[in-house]
Amino acid sequence: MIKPLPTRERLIDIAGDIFGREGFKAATVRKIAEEANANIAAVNYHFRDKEGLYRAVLEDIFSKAFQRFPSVPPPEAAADPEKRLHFFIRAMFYRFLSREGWGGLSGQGKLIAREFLNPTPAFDNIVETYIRPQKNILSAIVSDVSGGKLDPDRIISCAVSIIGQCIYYTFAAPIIEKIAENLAPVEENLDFLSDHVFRFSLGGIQRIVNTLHENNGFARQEAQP
Amino acid sequence: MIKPLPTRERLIDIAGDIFGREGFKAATVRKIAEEANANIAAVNYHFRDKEGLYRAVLEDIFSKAFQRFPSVPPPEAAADPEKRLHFFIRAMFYRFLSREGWGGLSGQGKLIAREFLNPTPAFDNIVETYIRPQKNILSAIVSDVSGGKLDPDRIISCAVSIIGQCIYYTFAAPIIEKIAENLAPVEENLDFLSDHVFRFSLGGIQRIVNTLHENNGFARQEAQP
Amino acid sequence: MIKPLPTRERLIDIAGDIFGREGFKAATVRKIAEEANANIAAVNYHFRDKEGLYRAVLEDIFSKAFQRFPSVPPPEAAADPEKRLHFFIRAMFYRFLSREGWGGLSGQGKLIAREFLNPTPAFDNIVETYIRPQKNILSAIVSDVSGGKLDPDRIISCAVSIIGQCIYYTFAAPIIEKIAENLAPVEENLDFLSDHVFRFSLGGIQRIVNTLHENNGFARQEAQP
Amino acid sequence: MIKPLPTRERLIDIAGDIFGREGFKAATVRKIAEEANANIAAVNYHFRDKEGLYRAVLEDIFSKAFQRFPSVPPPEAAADPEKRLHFFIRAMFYRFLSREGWGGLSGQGKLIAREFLNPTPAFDNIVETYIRPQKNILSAIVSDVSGGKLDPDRIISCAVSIIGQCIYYTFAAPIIEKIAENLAPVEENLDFLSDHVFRFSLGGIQRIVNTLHENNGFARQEAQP
DNA sequence: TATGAATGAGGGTTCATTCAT
DNA sequence: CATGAATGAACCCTCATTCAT
Repeated sequence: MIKPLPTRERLIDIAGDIFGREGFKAATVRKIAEEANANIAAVNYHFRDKEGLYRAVLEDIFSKAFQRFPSVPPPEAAADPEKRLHFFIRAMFYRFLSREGWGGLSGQGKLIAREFLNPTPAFDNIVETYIRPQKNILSAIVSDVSGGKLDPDRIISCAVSIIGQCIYYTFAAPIIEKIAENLAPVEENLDFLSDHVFRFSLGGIQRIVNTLHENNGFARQEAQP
Repeated sequence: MIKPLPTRERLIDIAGDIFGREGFKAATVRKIAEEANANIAAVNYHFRDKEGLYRAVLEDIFSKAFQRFPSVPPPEAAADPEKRLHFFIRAMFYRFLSREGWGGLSGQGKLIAREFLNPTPAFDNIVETYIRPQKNILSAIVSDVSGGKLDPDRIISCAVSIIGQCIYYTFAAPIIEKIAENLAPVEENLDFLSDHVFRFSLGGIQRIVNTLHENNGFARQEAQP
Repeated sequence: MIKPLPTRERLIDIAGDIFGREGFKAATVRKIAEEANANIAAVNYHFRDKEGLYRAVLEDIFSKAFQRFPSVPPPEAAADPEKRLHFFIRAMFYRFLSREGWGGLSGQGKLIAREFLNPTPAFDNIVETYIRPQKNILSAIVSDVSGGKLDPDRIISCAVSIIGQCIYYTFAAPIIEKIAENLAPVEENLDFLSDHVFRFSLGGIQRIVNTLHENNGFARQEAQP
Repeated sequence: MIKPLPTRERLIDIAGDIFGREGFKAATVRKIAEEANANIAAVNYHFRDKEGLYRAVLEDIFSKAFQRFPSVPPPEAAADPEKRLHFFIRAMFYRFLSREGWGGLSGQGKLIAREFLNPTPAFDNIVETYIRPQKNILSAIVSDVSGGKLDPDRIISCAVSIIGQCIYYTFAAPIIEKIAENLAPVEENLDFLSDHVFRFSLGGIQRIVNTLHENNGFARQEAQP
């Protein structure tokens, strides 16, 4: 016999989904409480107010996601830079696009995308605790992959290019699936996608390394008035 | 003497900014009307309701953006595939990240990102009119750049990788700027960024071409429960 | 070739219908103007404001109704009291239930019923000009029919009983038709109805005359708590 | 010490009065809430929306009215048809014109009249539950009073004539009191009025019975163009 | 710990009306 | 005479929150 989750945790799970799908303002505590089979006042009781619930959701999402899908392989695994890059990318895909983490609910990934778009004060803490370390890990990987030939600015740019590809799938899945009709749904294709992004990014980094001496010799594109 | 914009157009400009920054639900017509120095009822008079205003904004943003920054160079310009790729990427950056289009307002780019995240019914029309043609243009460019060696699935994947990098800057600018402190603000760096994405993507495409024979020989990563 | 009615008159006709169907408050000048193919501002132009339009409608309805269906037969017709009663009753039915008066529109009758229910200030004038003379005419008829045996209170009571029957058909037609399914629609049955009310009322008056000596020997009915 | 009515019931009472006096559209929830010493949102909390409140009012009015003033005397009372008719008529008068039922409020009777004039969907249920049974009861009484000599059409017509007189007092009281100055106010005169209507109707029915052989030999009255 | 009643702020929308053209 | 743009008041309703139980 399965013991049902206590009210507090049911609220966090459901709220993560609804906040992600609809945004903080558009999501209503009434709907969250109803779908979680809880009383309306339960939100205020457990989390003080709507924002408190949101903060709890945010912390819960990141702690679970990084616990389940860490960014670096266990120490005994290979230290080969390219394999670390592949591992990192794959973890990004699974972290927010796999539904395993939240009992089949799928809004949580979108909630993260929303925070990138419009960071709330609650996100500051997340950035320092989770995001910045990620940047450092990925920067080190990129640096290693490039053979140490890239300056910090180029490293950051490459890192952003890599993360951009991953995140894009997370938050633009509805449009990607509409435009690229014959592509498999993003959620069912995580291995193929991470493999593609890995190769693409590897080529990208190497090209940046190989064209370091070229200047950005393009004139600024003018708008046609 | 400068003739002020009529109420209708002022509303569209301001609404594009506020809808973009705050989202459809969180944005209030009261605030939009106030900032546009218009009466609250003017929204309903000109656009029937809040949603009508939103639709008008969406159409306005895309028509202006693609008019000012087309995706293909004028016919007399070089047909060199790589130059066409560079032109395309640069247009993407300028389209939604440059503030020229909307009188210095900056929310419009975010509004597009929101539509990618949560397409509204009003976006269907935009997808068919503007987005899908873009996909076709970029697919042709990628195919040409690859020397015709890529199958449709790989072409799409590469196209998504390219667009993903561009869009990521559009919608994650706040976080990027917070994490990569010493990087110049995205909006003032469009030429450098488009040049970087161009080189990175060129390398990515070529790598995909060069590793076509390799299989995706990675086992699915398991979550650590 | 038929010349279309000028805007002012079209507004009056349409407004009479809509005011009658929906009530003064619920009726909107927008709808009235649209159905009359007139500009919204036309109401204010021709009638100063919504209330001015309403007053014009009220005056128009009564002047037309009593002009088309007077309450007394032409002088050369019989002066027989019973025939005058029958004539009076029939005129009441035709006045507001026949659609001839207003180009097929049917709301006007209801508008009168609304005024009985909730007289507006605009109705004061109508009462003095049209209603009170009716009361006097009917009182005289009832007095004659009774052979002069009734005191003023009884006369008034009988007059109210007669008018009540007629008006009831005017304002309760929807319910009557729903309850008495096999009765012909009120509007198509005016001759039968006026004949019935005539006979019924004649019997009523005579009964009142014949039981003048009886006192009202009924105890007040108590409510069961 | 008197315990005050709970919010929900206070709202129903006040709303019945205001809806009756002003009509559904013209009545505002603000005013209702204020007069009931309740918060505006209480209406939506208890009744979902304005229409829900209206439905509750309608149901409340009829259930109370018919509970307090049933249409048939208790079984032990006389089964004399004329007495049943008198009892029925008196109940009609007291039902909606006596202020006892609603704590001195007087709009409820008008609300019913409004429903006769313009039935709302909410009235369908009332018609079947309360009105139709009334018709059957009154039809049986009329049939008995006539000695079984009337066909269904005549019975219905007589029933409508009786009800018409009663309802007329309910909904036209303001005009009646203005025209018949020396008549006592309707609300203080219910016994006299019900006695009058009883006698008048008795005479009416008998006259209909006695003139069954006469045809409706009147030509349709023509309008004078 | 949990709940149903109640609340005040603020939301979008409708409306009659005005004014310049 | 007629019109389209614009306005401010008032409407119903939703919302997060509180409080007594």
